[in-house]
Amino acid sequence: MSSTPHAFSNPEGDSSSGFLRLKIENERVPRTSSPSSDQVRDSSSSQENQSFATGAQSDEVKHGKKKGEKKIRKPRYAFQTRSQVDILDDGYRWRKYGQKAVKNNKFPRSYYRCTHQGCNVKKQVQRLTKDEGVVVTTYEGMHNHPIEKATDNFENILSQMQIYTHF
DNA sequence: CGCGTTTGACCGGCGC
DNA sequence: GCGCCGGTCAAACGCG
Repeated sequence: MSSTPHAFSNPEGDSSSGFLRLKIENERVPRTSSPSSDQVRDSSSSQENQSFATGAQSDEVKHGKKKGEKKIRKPRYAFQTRSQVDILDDGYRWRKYGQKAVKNNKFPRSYYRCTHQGCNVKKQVQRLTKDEGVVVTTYEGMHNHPIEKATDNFENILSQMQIYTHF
């Protein structure tokens, strides 16, 4: 990769004025947390557990559906961040298109999609049951357009981190 | 008014 | 063949 696949940053090098800074806007308020049997194993847990997982998962996506296609794999980036809000503003505009409960998790998973035309980037946000402070954001696909927000986006950070999926 | 969120229904696949 | 499951769509609503 390296030629075109710019995961999050623009090779154009236009937006390079942002630094570390997650935008914490409004608090999303607790959802209906009904105390049920939610005991996950969740071993890592905790606090400084800030890690990112780069998985070039396949895309065959779902279980082997495509016939001729075999090289198109959809890059998937998972980020685990400690945040009090689910909404991490990365500079793009997202439209929520669904919300589903996750097994073994008290909190639902939110599905977002980039509102750009031609930009089919999807995003998933999930919060851990035990540690509500941990939010897992999964990005799928790449943007074909510049970031709307010229402010800080942690995408720059991401680019700095060299989060490239090694297929 | 435009647009993003919300929520239930629907869908394709897999497992049993 | 049916049920479960994760994911997506779509109509309605609310908000700016």
